[in-house]
Amino acid sequence: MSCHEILQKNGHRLTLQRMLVIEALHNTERHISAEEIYKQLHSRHPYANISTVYRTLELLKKLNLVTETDFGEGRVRYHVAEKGHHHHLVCQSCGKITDLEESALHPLKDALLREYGFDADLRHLAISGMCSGCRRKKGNKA
Amino acid sequence: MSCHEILQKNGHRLTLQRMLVIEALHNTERHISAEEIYKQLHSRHPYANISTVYRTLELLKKLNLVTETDFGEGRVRYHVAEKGHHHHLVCQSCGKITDLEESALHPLKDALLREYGFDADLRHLAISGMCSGCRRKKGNKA
DNA sequence: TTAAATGCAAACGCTTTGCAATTGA
DNA sequence: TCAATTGCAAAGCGTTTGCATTTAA
Repeated sequence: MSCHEILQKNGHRLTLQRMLVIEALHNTERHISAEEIYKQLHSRHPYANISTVYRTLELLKKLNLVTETDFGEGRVRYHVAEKGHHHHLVCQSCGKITDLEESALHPLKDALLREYGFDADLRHLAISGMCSGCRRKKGNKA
Repeated sequence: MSCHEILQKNGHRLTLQRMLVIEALHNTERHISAEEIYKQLHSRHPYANISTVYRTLELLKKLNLVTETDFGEGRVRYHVAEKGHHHHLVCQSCGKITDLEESALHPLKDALLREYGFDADLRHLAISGMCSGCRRKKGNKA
């Protein structure tokens, strides 16, 4: 079921603005910020407003159509949920972001459930650290 | 070596404001926000300013004397680094925060280093999800 | 027809900054 | 003494909100 159908099924209107926000989210492989979505929206609909972007993202989150990830940039980034969950290794030294398949965190998720009864929501986690390249350069053996 | 000594060793001045910020950080077992530190500082030094708190925290971070954790509240919380690293399970349903000993994440840290050459900085990680109590209440079996 | 959604402008909350005055070493 | 530090006020930034207007259904 498409985002459009899900919106309508839940009694929400299919406006041009919403369709353009959804399109922007689908048109990128990266995680995209509200500002970036707004720029795309604005280029095709000059009167559109960034508050509409935020309101639409809020709605899409509530419908579990998008996920939010905080890469520690002081703003949050969005990603279409249906594209699957994955995680990110964010290098604090060079900024490089390495994708991490979801399964890499299964052992952790299982352990938290087993030992703490805690159902961890590990969609789109960002883990800080230092990538292999930077470690080599800095002679960091940690 | 105390925070005071480390500051001085690195050529920074030991002002009353800095000492009070450090004291506020040490006086709490919880993670404390800049605002909360400021309130304590202000009660003893009415002319103190919150920008001094932020500048001091910035400095203490740089010297690895405090760590920063984002609990997803729209602000960041601080903790004395020497008190050791631990992690947090944050329940999205009731807000309960369960501490998690550092060792629980060792297998993950090792796996990331082995498989990706990535040295993860897992000091004070906050993991979202649902606690055992809320899972029971909601009949969530996940 | 009408409740939902939008655009606009203003406010919000946390954080940062420029600058003159103060102060620790 | 004098560069480091502070207080103050203002701005910066991402995000949210109140309200009149517009619009999808």
